[in-house]
Amino acid sequence: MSETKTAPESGTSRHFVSQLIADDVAAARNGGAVVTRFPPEPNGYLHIGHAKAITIDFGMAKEFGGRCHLRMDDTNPAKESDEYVESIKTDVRWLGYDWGDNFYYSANLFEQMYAMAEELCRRGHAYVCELTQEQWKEYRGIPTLPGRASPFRDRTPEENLALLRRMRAGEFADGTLCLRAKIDMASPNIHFRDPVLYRIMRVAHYHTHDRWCIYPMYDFAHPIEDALEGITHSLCTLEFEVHRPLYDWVIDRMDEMGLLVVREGHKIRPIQREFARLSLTYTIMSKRLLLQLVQEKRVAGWDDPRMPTICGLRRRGYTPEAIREFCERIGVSKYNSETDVALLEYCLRDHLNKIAVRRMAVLDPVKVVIDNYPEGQEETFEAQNNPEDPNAGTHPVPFSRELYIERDDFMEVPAKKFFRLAPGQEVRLRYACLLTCTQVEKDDTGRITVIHGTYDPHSRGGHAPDGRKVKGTIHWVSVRHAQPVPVRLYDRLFTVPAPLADESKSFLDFLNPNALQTITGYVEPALAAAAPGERFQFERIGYFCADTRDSVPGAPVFNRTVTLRDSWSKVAAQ
RNA sequence: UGCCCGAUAGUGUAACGGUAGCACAACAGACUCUGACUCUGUUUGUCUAGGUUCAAAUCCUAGUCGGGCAACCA
Repeated sequence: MSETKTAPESGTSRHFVSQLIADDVAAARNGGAVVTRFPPEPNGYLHIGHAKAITIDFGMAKEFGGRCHLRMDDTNPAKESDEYVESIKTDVRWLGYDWGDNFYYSANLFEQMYAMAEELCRRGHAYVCELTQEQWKEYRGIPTLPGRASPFRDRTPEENLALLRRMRAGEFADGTLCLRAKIDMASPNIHFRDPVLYRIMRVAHYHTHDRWCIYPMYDFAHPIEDALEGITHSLCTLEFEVHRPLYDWVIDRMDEMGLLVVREGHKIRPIQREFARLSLTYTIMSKRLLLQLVQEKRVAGWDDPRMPTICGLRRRGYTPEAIREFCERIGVSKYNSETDVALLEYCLRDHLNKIAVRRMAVLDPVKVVIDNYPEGQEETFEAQNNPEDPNAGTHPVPFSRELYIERDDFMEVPAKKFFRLAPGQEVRLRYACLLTCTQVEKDDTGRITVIHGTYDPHSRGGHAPDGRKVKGTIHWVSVRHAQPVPVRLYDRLFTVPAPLADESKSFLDFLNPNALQTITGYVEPALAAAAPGERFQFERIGYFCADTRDSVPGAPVFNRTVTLRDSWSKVAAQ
């Protein structure tokens, strides 16, 4: 059947999930339909790892002309809430994916799941067990040793049915009884040793409220949800691989009961396939640990710009395009990989470079006085909004005798290959003019307080009148026109590439104390009107966005999204 | 000790029995009114051992290393 193998198209290649689906489509399995789903449990905020799954789930549907459902996998009311449901919808939409009318709650299927549980009892595939959890732990055995049968394993279907109904009716205390599948206590796969299907749990569900006191377990619920929604490919992460036989077992039982949906004459039988979850350097991806950071107030909340959550990245200034591009580039495989966060940052810079409007801001100012520029005079220069985009236009920047420049852009004793300002050295003030340093003033501690210089009146706009080469160009802001604004300099949340690698230490030990530094920056007037969420490149520094939470009209607060690449710092470091 | 899965440059990923590519990173250079962007070049790789084959990253066997599985979590 070599003709069913689709050759990679024009240099592009498919990852193994895509190949698998392509084979299914070619073989007209399920009538050639492709329906996927993204099924988060609403018990936390989505993070960059979910973005990978979302990209795969929605991406496969799009690639094969199918659809992707968004489903709240909410079978454990103890941890779930509407707050999370709303955040998930917002984040998936923001990432650019559309589930159309296909939004589901697992909880809406509780009645069907229960009906199937009863049918399992009738058919002798399930029984009500009274073993305590401690007893069961012993009965189940360990991976290397087979388990042994529960004394309740051979109840009659009638007994089981009656007990199950009483469980539902609330006649038993939480945790006293449970419904188990009757499969194989000797299976080398633990998940086949009569797994629990239903537990008693008197917890109000955020969606079904107090209608139920018994709730289905993931292994039972998930295949039912998939089958009833007509999912063809149930894609999930590697840790579910050993659950697959159980997934198939449930699907088989549904098939026997005639519960599989039929679409256009084809019985839809979902299959589960697994891929490696995303792991990123300098980042943790565990929902539990992220929750801990929030609860212990190590960060300001789920949307703290230091967090790898989608809302955190959004607030930091990431674009959905950059995140999607990243997810495309990392590929899909079954290898437990650790992706370098540098790739994410590359995708970010690459997109921001194309769309971010350029502005000048000085974050660590030192004053420059241009002694031959008339006191009281000012003028305006035109600065490009985005050299990468010819249609972006220009904007005016006011200039005067006193300016702020970056302290880093001056060296009293210049290092070799230092092209910026130094005594007797000429530099270009971006878009303005050429400036030569003449002398410096210092305070008692030797710290430079004012730099004096003279400008070339013929270099208007920054062009050398005689065509002489001026190697260095630096940014500046007119002191008189500068707007002081709060600027938050964000950096990696952790100081080491793998904060969880050392099991003898807590990941908290590796929190980066400098992951957030708040300073006052001096920005050009045009920046005062920045709208919340608006993204900029502060020339020669990095990409910033106006914070969506703390900015007020006329008084923006800026978050550093990511720095520009900086090859000088490497040279300077030696 | 049982079962399942995996292993290709520093990182991630392609090659589907027929010349080991690509991207990120690193390094060197060119260009530059952003030491950015862009461009050019360089370094570095098939876990090991057998076997099948004219030919193996690819198929088989064994081993090594890594990950997962013993919640009434998902």
